[in-house]
Amino acid sequence: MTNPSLVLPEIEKSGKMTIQEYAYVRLRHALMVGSIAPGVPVTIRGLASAMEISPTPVREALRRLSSQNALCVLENRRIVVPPMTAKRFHELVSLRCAIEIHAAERALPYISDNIIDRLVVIDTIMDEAVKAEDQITLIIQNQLFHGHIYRSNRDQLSMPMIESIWLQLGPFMRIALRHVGSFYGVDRHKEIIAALRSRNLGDLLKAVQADIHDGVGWLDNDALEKILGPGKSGNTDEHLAL
Amino acid sequence: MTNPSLVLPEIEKSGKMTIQEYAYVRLRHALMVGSIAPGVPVTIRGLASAMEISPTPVREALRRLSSQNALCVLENRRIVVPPMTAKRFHELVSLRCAIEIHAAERALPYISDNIIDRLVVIDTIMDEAVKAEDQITLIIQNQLFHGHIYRSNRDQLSMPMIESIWLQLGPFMRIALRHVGSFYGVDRHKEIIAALRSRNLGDLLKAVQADIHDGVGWLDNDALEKILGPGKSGNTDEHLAL
DNA sequence: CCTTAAGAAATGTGATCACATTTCAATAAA
DNA sequence: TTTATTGAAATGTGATCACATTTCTTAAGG
Repeated sequence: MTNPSLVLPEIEKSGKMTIQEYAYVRLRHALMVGSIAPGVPVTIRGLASAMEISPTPVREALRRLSSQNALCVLENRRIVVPPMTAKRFHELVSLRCAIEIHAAERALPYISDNIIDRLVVIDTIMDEAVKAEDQITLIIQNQLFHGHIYRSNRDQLSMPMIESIWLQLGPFMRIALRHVGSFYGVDRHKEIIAALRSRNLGDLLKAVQADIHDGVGWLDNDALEKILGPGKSGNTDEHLAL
Repeated sequence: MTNPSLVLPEIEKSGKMTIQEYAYVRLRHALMVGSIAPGVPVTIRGLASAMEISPTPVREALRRLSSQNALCVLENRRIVVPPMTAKRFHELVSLRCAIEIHAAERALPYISDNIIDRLVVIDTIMDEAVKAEDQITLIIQNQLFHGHIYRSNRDQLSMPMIESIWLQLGPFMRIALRHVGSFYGVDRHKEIIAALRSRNLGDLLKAVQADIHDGVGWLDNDALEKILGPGKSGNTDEHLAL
């Protein structure tokens, strides 16, 4: 039978949406908020019956997610959520910094007051989510916050890559959050907003970098090893065990 | 009937390769070397019959390429090679610089003498390709050159993104090359190799940036507008007409 | 108790079919 | 000549089926 432990959060299904896109969006969201843990086997038929659709659109959705490195196709052709390692985690964060700094710099000339107003609204929502300890809202709104900035540059081409990184970080962050109470002790978003208001490039890039770092910075090497390698704690290449 | 103008260069078909992967690799290669021009309609059945396979694996291959932004899914669900614009081109080059500089920096600690030797061999092949005006070999070997450096860091995660950019640049470069005799007047690869030999980070990043810039730098705004907008030359947003 | 072997179940893959929509082309009207 | 219109062809989509491979389970043997 199908895997009963596989829960896919419902999503709004737009009318014009193809079933393949529905499957993609739903799976994507599930990965983004960490509903599917690393190591859990992801089967075509399992997902198909879970979403009550045929295998065909699921296969296409899985190909899309695999191409974004949100899923990993093994040699046996089985598909899994890629296990996290300490090295991979650091590469991910470093790459996220590099690309988002680039995106922020390219977006700054297009930042309007309307956009800043919207960012303030998102930031307020996030403040409330912090109090309510609503981590899923936190993840989603944080991505909206950053995406809203970078997408101001309408010719920007980095968003797909940034989203790919978010997708790779997602499944792990959810688990990491279980080991720590919360995150975002310092609110760097207000610094980002201030830098945008003054149109100060240097401040903006510093704030973005600080925000990304703070979002994962509480995961020092010790914490990482504790989460990643319950067995052999010395090996940072250990796969993430559940 | 199928589109007879659609020529897909043959590729070597490994034994363990699934048909879907074969379709993906072949299409990918065709895009990379510019065999499929922007604006050309890419149909599932057309590709399937061109490659003498069924539509199913073609669909999956197209999803993969769309996810890498090598193809573009229109609202009519039709798939096309994304048209180039001047702005998009500049964003692409800028993004390529940002990511490849990051990748180079992260790769430097892993560069061994063996790797440098291999780079020298590739560079030699490229020198010969320049003389022979073999542009396809030039494109392929240039990618091998850069990829060999970045992949030295075995935990690196930026290659898929770099390849995505190459894939987006590919179809356009082929057309641009028709308007210019050749490229690579100055050989920045030797500067890259020298920087790698001395393990000098600053020199390496400068050389990489210069190489990327030189690879497209001869396309100044005038040349771009000439290629992109044969009609309204003033509008840099014009789509690339064939 | 552990290992091994065989049968059963599950899985990925690719082809084919049906259906709705879109695109194209030929014809008719202005 | 140009513009509508109408029927045919083409196209994307999703479901289903068959087949080969893999994985899991069960039972026998040590």
